[in-house]
Amino acid sequence: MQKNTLPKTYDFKSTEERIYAWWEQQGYFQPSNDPRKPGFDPTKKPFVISIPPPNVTGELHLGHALFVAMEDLMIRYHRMKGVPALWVPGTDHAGIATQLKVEESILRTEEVTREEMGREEFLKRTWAWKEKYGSLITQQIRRLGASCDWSRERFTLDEGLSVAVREAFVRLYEKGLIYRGPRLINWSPGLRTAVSDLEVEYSEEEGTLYYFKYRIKGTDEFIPVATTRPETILADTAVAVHPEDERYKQFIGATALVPMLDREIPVIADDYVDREFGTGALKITPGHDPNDYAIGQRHNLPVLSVLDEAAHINASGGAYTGMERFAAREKLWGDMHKAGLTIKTEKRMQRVPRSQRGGEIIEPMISTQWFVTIKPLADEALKAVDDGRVQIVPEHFTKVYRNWLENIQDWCISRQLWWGHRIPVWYAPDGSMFCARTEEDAYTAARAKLSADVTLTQDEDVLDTWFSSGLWPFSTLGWPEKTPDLEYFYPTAVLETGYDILFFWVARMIMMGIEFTGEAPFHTVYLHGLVRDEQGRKMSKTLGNVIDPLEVMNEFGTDALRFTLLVGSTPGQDINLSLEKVGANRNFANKLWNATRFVIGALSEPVLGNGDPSEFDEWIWAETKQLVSNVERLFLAHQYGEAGQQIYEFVWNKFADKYIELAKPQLKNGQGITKKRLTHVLDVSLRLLHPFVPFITEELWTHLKTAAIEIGMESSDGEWPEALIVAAWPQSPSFTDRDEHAIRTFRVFDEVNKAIRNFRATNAIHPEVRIGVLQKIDNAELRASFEAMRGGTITASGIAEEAYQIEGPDFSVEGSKEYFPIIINEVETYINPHFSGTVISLEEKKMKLQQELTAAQNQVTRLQKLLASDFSAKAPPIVVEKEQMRLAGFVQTVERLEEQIKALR
RNA sequence: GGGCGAGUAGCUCAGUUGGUUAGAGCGCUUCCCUUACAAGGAAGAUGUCGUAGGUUCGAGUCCUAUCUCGCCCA
Repeated sequence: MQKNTLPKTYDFKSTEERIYAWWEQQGYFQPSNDPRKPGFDPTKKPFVISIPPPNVTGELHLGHALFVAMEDLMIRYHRMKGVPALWVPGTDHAGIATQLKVEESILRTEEVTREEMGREEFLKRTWAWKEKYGSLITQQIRRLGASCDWSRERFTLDEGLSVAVREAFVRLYEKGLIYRGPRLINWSPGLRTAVSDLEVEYSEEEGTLYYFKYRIKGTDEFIPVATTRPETILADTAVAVHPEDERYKQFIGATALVPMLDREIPVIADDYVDREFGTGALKITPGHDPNDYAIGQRHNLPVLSVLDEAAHINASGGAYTGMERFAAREKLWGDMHKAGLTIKTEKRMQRVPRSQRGGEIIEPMISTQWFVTIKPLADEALKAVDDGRVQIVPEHFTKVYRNWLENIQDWCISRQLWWGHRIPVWYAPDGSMFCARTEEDAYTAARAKLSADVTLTQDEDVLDTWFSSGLWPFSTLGWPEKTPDLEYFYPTAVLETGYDILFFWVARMIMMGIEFTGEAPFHTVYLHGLVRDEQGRKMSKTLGNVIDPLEVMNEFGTDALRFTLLVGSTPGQDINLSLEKVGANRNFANKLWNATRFVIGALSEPVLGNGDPSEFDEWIWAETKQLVSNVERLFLAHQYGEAGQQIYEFVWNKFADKYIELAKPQLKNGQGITKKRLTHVLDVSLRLLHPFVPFITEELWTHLKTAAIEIGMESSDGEWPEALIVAAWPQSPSFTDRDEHAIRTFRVFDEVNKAIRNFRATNAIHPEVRIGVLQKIDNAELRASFEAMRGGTITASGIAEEAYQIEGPDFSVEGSKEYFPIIINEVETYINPHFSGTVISLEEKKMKLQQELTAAQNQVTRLQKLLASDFSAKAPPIVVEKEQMRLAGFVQTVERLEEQIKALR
């Protein structure tokens, strides 16, 4: 036997990089139908995904690994189906994150703050930083096998996308959907910028509830009030009580005195006040609390702000001016205590707003910011999902999406940062405002309106990073210009991302897509879950349970990681990742490797005769067909995990464990048909697996192709294209009666042999011992099948060839009493103790047979009862038929077992 | 307070138009380094599918209630 050329184990280290470079260099990542290339056909419908852009200075984590695996799977599947597939890659400038990194770096190395350095120089440094580290993440994404079209890579701050951002801003502004003004927003004192509602997380923490007295002017009386933030007392503009609260009713309309400041404020009535909470009376601070802000609006209360940008007490804070917020709290409370204004304090759980980045406590503050009037956009985005233009997978997230959009607040889009898209608005000295696409346009407008020598200054703020991300599906394709790419590839097909950014990003893309292009930016939103550790805990540096995908890939290979992330996970459900699982999938890769190694070995020998396909050849092909249709069905339903599981099960249990073993004796006779089946089934398996595990399948397929071509063997579909990545996806074939029959026959074969092996194992027969077997099969057709499967039975059950005998109804087993019988439906198998070397005692034999009889009888009873019930009348005929056949099988078993037991007497 | 998800083998999880004996990986027991693979093969044990009702010929799957855990929103 000529040895095959493959090494014994799959060495992914030497394979992955080489294959990736080859794919990319061959241009496979570019769409097969491309407006940039000759022969372009605009009528072919493409499949397009825009990558969720990772932070340009970020590093690869498992979240990236998951989305890359998912999206690459979808792209590769469509590419193999012959659909022009485009996956647009790119990165996001990540305003705060990047700016912070650079700030830290210059502070550490040069001991200068960004303010000392100045805006211009700082931005230069940030660009330099981006150039240095910006490609790291995309390199890491390449390692995952991502088949993105890198020739179309974009960055949110590049020139084209910046044009898009300004265009979007100006259009919204001109439509009256963008406004600027003082509003209560979430302020990050550490970063000194506004942050969006979504960037604030609320944590349950123990805090203190402070009870104190609000004196009523001109009396000795007071209203007791409780607060969690005493320092905001300085900005109170009212005390509110419930209109029907008997305790405080008489104070409504009176004047209260702000502690320590003696500022006069009204006592008002509002039924928002919860009489059960605290003292039942509420201090109202419209400048520092969203609920109070709303009450303030209702009652026309003045809005006082007592904190500055750093959350220090400002000039309105009397004696406390200049103090840091928490120091002021302590000092004020101390002073109030001395003044006899305090009542008590108590510990209490409360919701503390913390910055998603850094975790500092966020202050609601009044600040002049830019906002998008979101309602009209949100309404359109809701409609798009309601009427099915956009479908969310899994479906239940539709509710979450609705709920958020129905209760949406105007979006604060300005950030007091330097790294980002600067707001395209210029101010003249007289305060007039010019919103324009370029500075020149702004000047033109200003000169026309004011004077020729006007000097403009641009707004200092930049836009929220999500503003530019919201344009991503079309800005990356060239919008606002009507580029050929935009015309052909937009709208995109699927947006695949984690459910945690459904609001941040997905909803905003839909809103902006409809607003600016008139079309929803994609027809399907596929949401995946979060990757957690094996106990289901969120991965975090403090817990120390972070798994680095790069390390996993180094240890187990990219394919093992991808397969683990893709299989066994369900849409929208979190994934608990363990290294054991990755290891198991590495083993699968190795199984695939060795199965291929076997097939290639078989192909290296000369083909001796073709002949008809054996029962096993028929069976494996029937199974293959079934697998292909199942996978197709599951893919269409976005059940990628289940599809992967089925392929895994097929490859390992059916192809490798069963068919290959059965093919071995057939190959001894040089069966050409068996070689063909081995080749075709493996070919189909590799194609189906390719979107999951692209590297090993490409590598193996190339070897298979080479070996096959050498002996003139064609592929499963007659073609051996230049690479698996561009090979055709297996066609869903029709399933015939012959296939059905092959599968049924094999099931009997398998059960019989399993029972024989079970006998061997329970009787401790050494694997090398060949046993003697006699089979009596009354049914002529089945007997013929077993005759045909003779070689398989011998292999599967370890039978001595000369001691294997198949008989028909005329044969009497009377003389073979000492044999051990195994009854499976119509097949009676007798094991010859002389060959097995084991003699089973009569008693033992009786006991075992009796046990089996009881089990079979139970089944008969159960099925008879079932079939006698309404089941027969109401269940679909095919289901009833199945049960009837089962019953018939058990009846046969019972009859034969009874005969056996009788014969033993 | 509103909404969503989860609860299935010792552990981590699949199980999508309801089909009648519930699966996988890991772990466990016994045997085997058999000529593709010990990262392997063969055989095996393990489940009141959270609980209680209901619909149905039939429920892990649908409905109602309930418990526990998690997440999102206010």
